[in-house]
Amino acid sequence: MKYEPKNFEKKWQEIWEKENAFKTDETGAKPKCYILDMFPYPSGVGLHVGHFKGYVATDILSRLRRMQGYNVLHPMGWDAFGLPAENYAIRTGTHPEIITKENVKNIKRQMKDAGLSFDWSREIDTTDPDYYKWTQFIFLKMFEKGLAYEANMPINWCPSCKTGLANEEVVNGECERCGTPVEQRNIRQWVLKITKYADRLLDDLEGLDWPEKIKEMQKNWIGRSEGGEIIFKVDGKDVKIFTTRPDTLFGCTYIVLAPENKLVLEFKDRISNWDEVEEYLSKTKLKTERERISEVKDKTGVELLGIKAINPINGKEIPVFVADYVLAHYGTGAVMAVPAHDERDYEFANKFNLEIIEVIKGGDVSKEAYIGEGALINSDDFNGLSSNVAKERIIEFLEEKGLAKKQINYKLRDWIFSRQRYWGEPIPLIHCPKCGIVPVPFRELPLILPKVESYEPTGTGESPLANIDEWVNVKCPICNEDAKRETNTMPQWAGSCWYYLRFIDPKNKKEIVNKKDEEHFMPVDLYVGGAEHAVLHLLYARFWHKFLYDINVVSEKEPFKKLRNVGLILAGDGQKMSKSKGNTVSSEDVINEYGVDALRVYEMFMGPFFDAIAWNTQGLKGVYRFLNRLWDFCYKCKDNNFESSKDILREENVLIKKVKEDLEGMKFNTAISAFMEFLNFAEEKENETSGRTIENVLRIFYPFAPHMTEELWKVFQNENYIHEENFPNYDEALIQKDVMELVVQINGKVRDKIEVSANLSKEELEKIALNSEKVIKWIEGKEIKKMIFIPPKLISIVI
RNA sequence: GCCGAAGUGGUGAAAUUGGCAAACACGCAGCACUCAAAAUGCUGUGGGAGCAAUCCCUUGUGGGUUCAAGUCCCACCUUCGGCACCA
Repeated sequence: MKYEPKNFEKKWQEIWEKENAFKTDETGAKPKCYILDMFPYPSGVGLHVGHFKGYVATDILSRLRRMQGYNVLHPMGWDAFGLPAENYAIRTGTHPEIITKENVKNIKRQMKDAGLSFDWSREIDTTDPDYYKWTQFIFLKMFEKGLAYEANMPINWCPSCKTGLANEEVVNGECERCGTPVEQRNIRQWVLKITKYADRLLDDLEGLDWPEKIKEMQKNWIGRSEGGEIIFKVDGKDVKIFTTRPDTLFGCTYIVLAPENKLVLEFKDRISNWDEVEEYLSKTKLKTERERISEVKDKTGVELLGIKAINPINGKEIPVFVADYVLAHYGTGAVMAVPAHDERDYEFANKFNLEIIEVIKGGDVSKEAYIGEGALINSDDFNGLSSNVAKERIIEFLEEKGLAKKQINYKLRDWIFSRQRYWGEPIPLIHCPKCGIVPVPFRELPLILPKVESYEPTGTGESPLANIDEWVNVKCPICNEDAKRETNTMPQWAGSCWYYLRFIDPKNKKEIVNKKDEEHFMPVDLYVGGAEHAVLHLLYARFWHKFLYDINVVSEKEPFKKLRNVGLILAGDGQKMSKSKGNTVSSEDVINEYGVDALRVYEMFMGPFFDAIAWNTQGLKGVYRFLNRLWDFCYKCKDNNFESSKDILREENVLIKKVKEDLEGMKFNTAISAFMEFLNFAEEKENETSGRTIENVLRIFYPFAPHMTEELWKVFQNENYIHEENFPNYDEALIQKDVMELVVQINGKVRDKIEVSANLSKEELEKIALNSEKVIKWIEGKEIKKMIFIPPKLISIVI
């Protein structure tokens, strides 16, 4: 029989489905294993070969764990709210729900064609009212606990998407989705207090088995800095500043307020050059985030003439500036400037001819700012102290006078949570003129997203929902007077913040997730997806999870115990695969020509799982050749009704060990090369290879190539299915060789390799080494200084 | 600028964590099969010297530690990711 994957791959997919082969047990007798993929947005263009890499990896591990006796939870669903479907709706007038349903159907078929072993009975869709009922529920719980608040503040606004954005969605001053430069706008927003969780989000990273890179990115994003808040008196008013370097306070020669800082207006009457100041303020207002970033090197600002600040440490009068290099949204929106020890202040001071006082020894402040730490100088009583000590002492000293306190600041800002768009979860709140903001009662959830005439964003700060009078106008649930619904919707990220919980108990009508099952299945044992969500989804989901922990819905502090990032499959030209570039490789084409198993094995063999590697059809053909050879070899040996030779038995056990270990480390590429090595070795020993050896090889190859191995298993006339088999164990004793190669090095260079029996003692081996002709040639007439024996098989001679 | 990861054949890469560098595969060359091609199989394939056995060189660059370095240490170069006026 020839290897013809077309003849049986579909068949096996149908059998698995019929047999419910991958259904997760409801009972908890077996140990659990939760293996999760980041669920996709059901895009209209479907999946290409690149999308499968992560899914194949988790599929392999899920199949492995099932063989190892685990109750595996391996589900799939759809993160289906989002802009593409909405933009399509705007263009065509088709409701996003319709196009989303079609896309889901298509991608689900593609996944099934790829033989992925999901438990489809747990499929979820974030746009399903039965699902988003609970997204709304969690939001209301947050509202109840004061974690969701309404704010009128300047936020990032995308003029093209016509919606506000979260900080995390702005990349280099541009909208993450469409690349349009982001503007600042004052818009009424719903905001989630993620900052309240900053410390826990930071501290709990410690115990996670995640890529260091991702943890580092989250740490940087949260950006905790410890320092102090110090009060400068200005014209009788307190100006608070935040600094991480209180030790440099004696070097502070001016202070700077951010243009947006409200204090500037409070000083208006005392400022003699108000016209100039006002002009500067309006100029900065017009600048985009982008322009401000690009002007980093050229500092601008205006002194507020007529007022002075008092440096609290020495009572000195110093000038006050307003300058846009100080950010309104970080700290207090005001800084103390120490030009001698801060690059930005140094630059600014030079431009405006301000005093530079060195207070930390260690650099040459006539040339550049010295930002390192060191001993204090020019600092009165604090002279000679080290920065570290002085930081504490100076704050303590001022604290007694009520002029300072210790303070911790974060770069992380609260999460702008409302979107002025249509295709998202409606925020279940009601604005009542009498009662204020009133939550929609829980029993009325889900608050269904109504049909609209036009999906076009309004640009007014309200979503298209605002145009539906009969939906917007409601009675207040408390006083029953006329009230209006909140018309903003939730952002794309809302549904994915807790979906991993719903897979555990997807049909529960009464609660988010059944507590007992949650305790059984959580946390996620392995979470696989792209690195692009490092600070978006992964930070948001951790935040929600911690909240759910606080309200006793979940029992673990962290949702994802182990995270691994799948490396991209690039197009043959080394570029990212994308429909618009026309360089995608269709999985359908590959499956038609070479079969699913070849696609799976090739994607795992390409290179390290975590690396980005370019697609190469020749490589795929190589894998296909290998599958053919393995297939033929299995046929040849299947009826060999004898014990395998010692050599074969050894290689068989070496293979089992290697594959098991490599799978644990997700080193799929070397696991597959081990199969190839085994076949290269065994092919010549066809009549030494027993049918029993072949069965074991099939068992361990099953997770990689499930269709082919199921088929061969049946050919062997086994009564059961291979997916019901156990993963075989190896016997360490059988791995030992009785002959081995002794390597002899002289002065670090390999000079001879000698076949020796494996059970010789150190002394015997040394004797053999010294008697070797080649070795004698090198050591003749030389003095042997040292002989080092490295078990089991290396001797190093120093002459 | 700061943080992080990485530099190994023509290509994707491997190397039990300090112990035979280049496993496995792709590609290429030669041969076999074929009228021919494809497919398949066999042989060879880091560089240099030699008929040969054999020897020398080689993991971005330069230095160091060690009997032994792709792996550890120091300096530098390059590439890719992330952050970026965060006080």
